Amino acid sequence: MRQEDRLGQILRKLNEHGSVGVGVLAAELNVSEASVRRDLHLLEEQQLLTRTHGGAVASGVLYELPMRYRGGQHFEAKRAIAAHVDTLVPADATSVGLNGGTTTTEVARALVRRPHLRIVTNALNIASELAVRANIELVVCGGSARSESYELVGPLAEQTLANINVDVAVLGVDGVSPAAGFTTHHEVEANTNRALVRAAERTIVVADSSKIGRRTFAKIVDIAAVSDIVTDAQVTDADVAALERLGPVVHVVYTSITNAHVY
Amino acid sequence: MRQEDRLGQILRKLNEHGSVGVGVLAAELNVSEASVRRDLHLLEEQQLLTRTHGGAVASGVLYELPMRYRGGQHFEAKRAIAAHVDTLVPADATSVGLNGGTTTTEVARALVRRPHLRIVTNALNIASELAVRANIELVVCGGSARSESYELVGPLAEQTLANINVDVAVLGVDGVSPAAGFTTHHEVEANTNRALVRAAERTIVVADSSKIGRRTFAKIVDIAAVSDIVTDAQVTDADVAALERLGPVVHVVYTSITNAHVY
DNA sequence: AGCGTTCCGCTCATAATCGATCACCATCCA
DNA sequence: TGGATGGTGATCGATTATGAGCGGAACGCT
Repeated sequence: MRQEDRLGQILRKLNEHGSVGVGVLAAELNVSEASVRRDLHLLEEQQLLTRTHGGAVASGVLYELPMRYRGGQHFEAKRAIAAHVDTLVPADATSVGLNGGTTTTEVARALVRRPHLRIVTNALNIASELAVRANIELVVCGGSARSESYELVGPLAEQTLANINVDVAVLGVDGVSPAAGFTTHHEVEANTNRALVRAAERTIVVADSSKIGRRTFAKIVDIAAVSDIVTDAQVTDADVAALERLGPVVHVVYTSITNAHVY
Repeated sequence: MRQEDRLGQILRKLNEHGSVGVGVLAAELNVSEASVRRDLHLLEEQQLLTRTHGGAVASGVLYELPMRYRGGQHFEAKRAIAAHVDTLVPADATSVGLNGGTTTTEVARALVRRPHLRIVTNALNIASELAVRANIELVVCGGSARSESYELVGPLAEQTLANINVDVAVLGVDGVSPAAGFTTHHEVEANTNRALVRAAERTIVVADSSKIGRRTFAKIVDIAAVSDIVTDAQVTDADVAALERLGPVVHVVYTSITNAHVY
């Protein structure tokens, strides 16, 4: 096991149990106690934990570890959804807005292949990935960063978005329900996402099938406010019908496992 | 298998697992480890991943990796400067502003050790590193991203900064000249940096000695506009005297090479 | 407080990995 | 055909990570 994996494992364990022991870690990670101590020292220097005799305890509130650790779920579906969104965005679109999330990150990766595009986003991870692309004109919202979602939210973000217009917004959400509309886990995030929808002429929602029918805490907009919903084939026909009655076109994407070779 | 395909495979694997190992990749792709390293190097240059000893992790990592991977010129000096800036920022400061640059990135890494702090920045790389810290309240400017410096600049950034006040701004610059003031290579960047200085009650400029006496394209502010300049010991006494005559205190930091072993 | 045990930090030797360089081979184009 | 170009694998000195050993500090028990 390599060092960076160990650091992740230690943090994860700390997150679950609140404390860890040097001996236990050494056994679980198959390394010497000396190495465990080195790792703990490394993490302590960054305030990610507090050393104790014989181990370490979590320092402060350690939130759910972001993106990097939950990339795997529904991966193929998200990628297929992203590829389809790429076809929905007109070739002559000049600006696209993206909020945060693993699916929208995949959309960003798909859009990057276009010869030229202006991308507006409030997601830090997307911004970092796109910043080096010469063919992408990247605009980032201001705002406060949420460590859970890597999104920039709050009044500053909304103020930025109020001065911007995009051709298409691609919106990742946590829940899609005919009755409750599009929802997310966090209220401030919902506000910012709503600002993004307002800035867009047309909105495409991306949501893998696990989100369909679910309602989470904060409402972003009604189902009728968007033009398209893209999801994967695990969705039920009844859900599709219920959503389409409210206005948007629902695109169901079939995952073709074989078709790899997409960066 | 062609190189293009390998790059795709590596990125794909990185997305799913968060990290990859050189040996594993070499075996899976049926190429030598030398080629894998070349591929990883290629991808690292595009900021698509971060190299580690024995492999690579997805970029935008959660925590600071062992220091060898943060090479670059004058690295020791930058690190020493950052440590000194940490002592200059009062312990009870509630908010610190940072612009982009390698030195300010080091400052951010030093400040992260404080129990609680609000950090305002227009640098994407700094934002990515700080986003997960529970003890840091991170505020990011809006704006257009410059791929060269990873900074968010332009009217949107300035508008954001106009609504913000910070106790201390730590400003990285490209040139420090008694006659020309603090300068940077890019005009729009200079404007945004000026906005950051305006938002701050007090400004500390960080500049390793290679920048002292140099003047680059666009002026940010006069020497007199800042309270402190932190640089390393390669600076000449004459330069220090000339700068101090204009107002700011010049702190000369001595790099203690021996004092290595900082994890 | 005294004492034994455990744990820590430090140093050193070893093993693994890295970056640079070189020769080799396939492909492309004149 | 023949040179140029670019990718590949191997080699070598240098760097980094690891595990073990040792003196000293912290902890728990009496």
